[in-house]
Parts: sequence; structure tokens; C-alpha cells
Amino acid sequence: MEKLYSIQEVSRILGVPKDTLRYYDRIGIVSPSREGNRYRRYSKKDLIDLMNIQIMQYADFSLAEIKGKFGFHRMENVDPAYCQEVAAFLDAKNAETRKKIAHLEKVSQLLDVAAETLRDFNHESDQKLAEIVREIYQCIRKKEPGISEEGCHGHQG
Amino acid sequence: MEKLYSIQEVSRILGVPKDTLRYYDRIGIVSPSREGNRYRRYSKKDLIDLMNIQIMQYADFSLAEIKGKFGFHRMENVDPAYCQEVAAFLDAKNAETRKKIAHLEKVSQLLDVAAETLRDFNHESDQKLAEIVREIYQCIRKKEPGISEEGCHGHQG
DNA sequence: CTTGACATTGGAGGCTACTCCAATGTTAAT
DNA sequence: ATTAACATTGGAGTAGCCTCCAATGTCAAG
Repeated sequence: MEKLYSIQEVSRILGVPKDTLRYYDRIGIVSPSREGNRYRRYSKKDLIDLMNIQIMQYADFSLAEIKGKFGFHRMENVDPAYCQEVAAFLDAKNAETRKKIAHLEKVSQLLDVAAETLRDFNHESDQKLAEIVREIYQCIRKKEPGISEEGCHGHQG
Repeated sequence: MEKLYSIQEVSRILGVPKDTLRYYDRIGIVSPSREGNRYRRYSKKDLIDLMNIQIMQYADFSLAEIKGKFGFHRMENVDPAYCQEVAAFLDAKNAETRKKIAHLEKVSQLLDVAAETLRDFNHESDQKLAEIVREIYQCIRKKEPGISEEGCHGHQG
């Protein structure tokens, strides 16, 4: 536990605003020790925790998930049951991620065709656009039958 | 402009909560006519606007973008210059979307390897994980050199 | 004429992850 | 002792998109 870092140092090293670090402390996500019971002193372990948080945020975990699911500190406890649990959790996240990707692929397709249609209008791209829109619209509400036949492609934007 | 729909009907038909429809009216995104100057009466055109909004939300447009960029109503004005402008806007959105997809692909990869490593620890997957994490970490901050060599893979979660 | 189901409004609250502020305390240097 | 540069705190504000509420108005049926 050699060197301890001030909040300012941590902020500069990791590129995380000081206010954010204080916020993390407040909500109990990374709570460094205190010196003279006032100033925060971050250990290397705290830094590593913070880096892990950055990674997990990149991976779309919420702070609640980060706080709730992971005991960074006692990961030396490589309890196999816990590992399985976390692995399952990651799998679920991954499934979610794959869904998002599929969603965005459709969006990209839509934007593509919409731009094409706007740029040079013709029956072909108009048709294609209408089809994509219809498909997406169905996908939007797998419930409530409703009007569906009327409109569905006011496809101008 | 035959049949007009009550807010309740629209809500049921499109699966949009009544409060949300009132909210859209408030912020001027879809403002139906009024009967006796009180009750909202939605026309078919309003419904089509609302469906377009659903599509655009699916495509990750904010309400501000929806409100700002698109004159659904007067799209009969197929002003070529405006079409070009909108097409360019859609292209930009698409570029953004592609970036998000690339991001999520990396996330998926990360989750995959992390789960694998947790499930059955070995040097190979551990190595792979460390590598991915490092790559992502660099990608997170293209600024601030900092600590980078220490840790970077507390790769347990 | 009352009841019930609908409608209206303005305004407050909720969620997430910060971000900013003012008032105040501490440390190190001059 | 004063000053600058740091630190602390609680609390308020932000953005986006709703969501809920209470007080009140309207309409059709019995």
C-alpha cells in the first residue's frame, strides 16, 4: 500500500473529474481512506477499481450494477459458485448487447435507404424504405394490433 | 379528414400512453385540433406523425431532433435543397450509429472472454482478456497518458 | 340529477450520472 | 500572519423523456 494519491492526482491520472470521484465516494462505489479524517487518499487498489469502473461503464454497466454485482476488493475469493453467477450475469449482458447491435443494424439500414431515397427519389428505393419501415414498426410493438395498414410509411424523414 | 380519434383511442391504437401524447402536445411535437376548444381530436395525419415519431425514436433521434429537423406536415414540399440537407443529416446519424455498433461489438467481445475466463480459468483466456481490456482502456482515453502500465487488468469482473 | 368514464391543466417527481456552488477547513510557502 | 492552492460538505441544478397527481371540467346513460 505504498504511495497514496490525492483526489487531484487521481483525477489527472485517470481523467476522471474530482467531483465525479467525490460522487463515487458518496454513493459508496470507491471510498478511499482518509488522512487526518478529512482528505481522501487513494491507494493503488482504488485506482485499479476506478479503472475497472471505467471499463465497465464502457461496457454499459450502470453504476448500480457496478456497485451491486461486484466485490472488486475481495476478488481473491475465487469462489467458483460466485464465478458462475457472475459469468451468467455477463452472458445476460452479452445477449442484451447483441440485441442492441441487431437493433442498430436495422437503424443503419433504415438511415441508409432513407438517405438514398431523399437523394434521388425513385420507386425502387421508396419501396425498399417502406418495407424496412414496416418491418421496424412491427418490431416496435409486438403487442396491440391496431391500425397498422394505414400509413406506416409516411416515410419522408 | 374523416374520422377523428380521442386521446384514449390513439393511446390504444399506437400503444403510446395518454400522458405521453399530452406531453408531445405540450412540447409542440404533435398538437391535434380541439373540439369545443377542449378535448384533443387526432386526425389520421396526426396518427401518421406519431408513427413516424415512433420510428424515429427507434432510430435514436431525440425529440428535439424530431421536432427541429422535420416538417412532417409539409413534406409535400419536396424542396430538393432541403432533401439534400436532410439526407446529409441522416448520413451523419448513420456514421454515429456505425460507431455505436463498433463499440458494442467490442463490448460483446469483452463480455464473451470475461465470461469464459470466469467459467474456466486458464492462462490463454486470461491473456486474451487482458489484451482486450488494454485495448479498450486505450480507446477510452486517447488523452492523458497516466498510469496505464500498472494494473489495467484487474480483469476480474 | 347523479354517476362513471372520460377529458383538461399546471406542476411536481423520477431516473442516471454527473456537475456546480457556496461556505468552510487545511496545508505549505513566504 | 497572510495568501494560494488545495481540500471538505450538503444541497441544488442539469438533461431527456416521461409519469403521476390533484383539482376540475364534460358528456352520455339511467
